[in-house]
Formats: sequence, C-alpha cells, structure tokens
Amino acid sequence: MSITVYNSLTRKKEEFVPQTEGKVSMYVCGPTVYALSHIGHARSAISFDVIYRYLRYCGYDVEYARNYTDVDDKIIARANEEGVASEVLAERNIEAFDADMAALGVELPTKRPKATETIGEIIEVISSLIEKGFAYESGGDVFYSVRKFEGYGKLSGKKIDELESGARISVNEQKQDPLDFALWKASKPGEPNWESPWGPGRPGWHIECTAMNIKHLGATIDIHGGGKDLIFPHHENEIAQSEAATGKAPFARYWLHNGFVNIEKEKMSKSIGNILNIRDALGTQTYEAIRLFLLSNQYRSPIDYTNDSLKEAETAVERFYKALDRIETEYPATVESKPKKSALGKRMEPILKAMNDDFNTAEVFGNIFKEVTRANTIMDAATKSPDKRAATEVEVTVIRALFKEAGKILGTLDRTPGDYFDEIKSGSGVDPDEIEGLIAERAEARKNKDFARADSVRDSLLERGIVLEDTPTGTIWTVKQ
RNA sequence: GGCGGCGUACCCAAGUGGUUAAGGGAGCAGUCUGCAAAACUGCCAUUCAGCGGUUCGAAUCCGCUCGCCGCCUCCA
Repeated sequence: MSITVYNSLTRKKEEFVPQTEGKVSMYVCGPTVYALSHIGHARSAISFDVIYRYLRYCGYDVEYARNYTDVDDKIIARANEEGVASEVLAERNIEAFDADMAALGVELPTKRPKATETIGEIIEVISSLIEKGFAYESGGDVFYSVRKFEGYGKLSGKKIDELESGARISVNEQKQDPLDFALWKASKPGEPNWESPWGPGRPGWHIECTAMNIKHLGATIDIHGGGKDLIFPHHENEIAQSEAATGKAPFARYWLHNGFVNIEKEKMSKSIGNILNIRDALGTQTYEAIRLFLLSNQYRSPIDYTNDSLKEAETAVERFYKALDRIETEYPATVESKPKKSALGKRMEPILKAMNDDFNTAEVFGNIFKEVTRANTIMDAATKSPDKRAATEVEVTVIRALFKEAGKILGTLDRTPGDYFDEIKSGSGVDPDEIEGLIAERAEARKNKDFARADSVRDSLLERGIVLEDTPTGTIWTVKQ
C-alpha cells in the first residue's frame, strides 16, 4: 500500500515516493516568534505532526526540520513596543511555543533550527545568488530579481505581469522592479545586525528558510509544508531562491498546505481581536479534544472553531475513554496480553487505507468510533451471556490494541483513561474526597431504600456539574463541562 | 479583475463512478435501572445547492446558474 498526497505544486493527488527509499526529508515553516502562538499555529503543527508520526509508523526514517524565524520586522517592532531586546522577546516566545507544542502532544521535530543560527549560510546563499545574476546589491540591501527566475509563479499559479499590474505592491526606489523582494536588509540603528559583504544588516523574510533547508536537509527535499497563506509569496520565493542558488529543481518534491482556522465563522485577526492563543484553548479543553476536533476535518479544508464544536469533541473523547476504561476494567487481561498480529492487522486495514489517502484522519475517527460501539455491544452481550466472555476477551484485546495503534498515529486518545479523567476532575476544581464522601452517604441511603435522600444528593451534585453513574462495580463520577 | 477552493441530515463531517451515503454531537422511542446516568437497539439524507449533459450507472465526471470562502499585502 502506498501513500497518496495532494501536491499543491501539481494541484493533484500523487503517489508519495521519497527520493531515497526508506528515507523522508521534510521541512515545515515554523512560527515567526513575535507573540504567543494561536490555534492556527496549532493546526499547522498538529497536521504535520500526524504526517510525521504516520511516515515513521510506515517505517520511514524521517528527517524533519521545523524552524523558528527569530529575526524579522515584526519581532523588532514588538520588542521596541515592549522595550526589550528583540533577542529576548524571540527567546521568550520560542520557549512559550515549545511549551504549547508539548502541551498539545506535538512531537519534537528532529531538527529545530533558528534563523539567527544560520546567518553564515544565509550570507553564502545570497552571495551565490548575486554571483549567478539572480540578485543585486543596492545601497546595503540585496534584492532578488524575480524576472530572472524562469519558473516564478509555478507554485501559486501567478503570472509576473499580472502581479505587476496589481497596484498594491509598494514602490521602493532601491528596487529595480517593484516585484523584487529583499534577501538582505541594511540595518537601521538599534536593530539586530550581522556583518556581511554588503555592510551590517539582517536577512529578509524568505531567505532563512532556503538556507536552513539546504543546510539541514539538502538541495532537494521530499516534503515542504506550511499554512496555505504561505504559498504566496513565501513559498514561491523560497523556490526561486533555492532552485536558483543550488541549480537543482525541484527544491521540494511535494508541497503540502494546511487550511485556516476560523473563529466563530470569522478569520482570526488582530483587528477583530479574536485571536485564540493555544494556552487559552488548553485552559477550557483537553489536548485530546483539540486534536480530535482539528483532525476531524481534512487538513487542507478551512475549519470553524466554535465553543460548541469543541464541547462536542470533548464529549466524543469522553465516550472513547469510557469504552477503553470499561474494556480494561471488565477484561483486565487485555492490558497485558497481545492480540494475534493477523487479527490486529485486519482491523487496522481501514485505518491505514484512510491515512494513505492524503492523511484522511476524519475517516480514521469514523473507524475508531465504530470499534467503540462494537466493543460496548459485545461486552453488553457477554454480560448477559457469560459463555461469550472468552470470545469477547479475544475481541476486545484486538480493539484495545487498535486504539493504542491509532493513538500513536493521531497523538490523541493516547493516554490511559485514568490520566484523562484525572485531568478533567482536577481541572474542575472540585474536591474528590468530598465527592467520595457524598457518594458513600448516598450509597448508605440507597441501601436503606431512602431514595428521596439518595436522589437529593445526586441532584445537588448534578447542579455542580458532577454526574453519577451506578455501575455493577460501584458508583463512579464524572465532571460535565 | 487573476488564481484556488467549498456547498452532503437539525449542527459538525467522511465519502469524489457501481452493494443499504461513514463517524461525532443534538433529538425522539425502547432495553437496562428503585429512578437516573452510562451503554445498547431502533428512528432521524430514496438523497448529496439548483438546472442541464456524459454514462448501462454520478453526491462523485463535464457545462451553466446561485450562494459562500481563501490568496493576490504581513499572516499558520
């Protein structure tokens, strides 16, 4: 079975064949660290995290680089507003980003280069572009001459002449052509700067990705990812820089782009003031629910983040963990025993088939929840007819193993039920001892057939969002969000 | 204006040429329960924005119409 991916460059699904058998090189544009990361960064990171996880699951040796752009106009502007050095601001936001990613269950890429650690390579690439006639120096700045690169526009489908007629490009006297973009910017007083053949300055926006790609992954990489908005101009310019500098095409063999996250049907933007930071989102729901929600949509489609849809996702996560908890409680042997490989393989087939089709995680969840229903159904049947217990144990062993496999791929539904429910309970701020005490009181009342008293305990707990469930093995409680 | 995309049930959403159109949430009814909750069962799109066309056969391909969105400027 092979993986099929939608390639933005060709605008169609293609079979994924890495340039070196068994190995994959992948680069994803990371954040420009001028502020806290928002839910859109989370979507990009999680989408490519799942791709990274799945490629390794399929046995590939994956070199995965995700950069930090830590020198940039916005960082400088923000640092000036706050009255701190731009290095300090950048470092602080890198730490925050790393913490957010960890909280979302995003695995660490194999490489996490910073632009400021790549200045030497950036200068080399720019020098080579000047030598080859693709770039020119002008008053301490260096610009890329867009018209010199024949394939300009091939990723975004734009034509240079049409871009030219668009009046929105600012005119800069230093440029030979308004479409040319900066590779190197001469520094103004007080700005971070590095020595270069063109005087002190700093890199332009697109060149750092080219340099980091070449340095860490080589002239031609397998997968290049990022948000859809980066297609133009960022990725278009990366192609122009990289292919011109190395003389090798394609720069990236497969271009993958994730869709945007809207908030309550509106685009996130500073002017609307509806930017949802990752840490705020994590304050109201678990990482499992956030990931399940984001991965319930095809990664290329836009997605609408609403309070209701996140609540629904959390309910679905709860349903999953309840079933897993029931399997492990009623069939404790499943925790230790392993299913037959062939049986698990057969059950995994639809999930792998979905993943192989451009990482269709939504369909994977469909399969997981089908298995949830099936597990509950056969366990119900075995409770009624104990002679079915042995066969049921074999089946739920397979299902539990399937859940674990899927959890590894998706990075959600991958904890123990205990850990999940503990987080929900501790996040609610209620005192477990108090609840347990009330449950004991209610149990006593029920034993004495004092149902009025038992129900009043239950009702008062329900008002606080605590739901009691009487099971054969005792009363359990959960917190409703 | 140029380029790209979307429109599937009450809501979210998968399915992109061929058995009964996944799954989640909500709702209704039943089983279970002291009553609940949870779980299970059944019901909930003869139909996929509309209209034409191609085909033995289309939600899936083509054309047109309507509606919505993104990019073209910093942006994940």
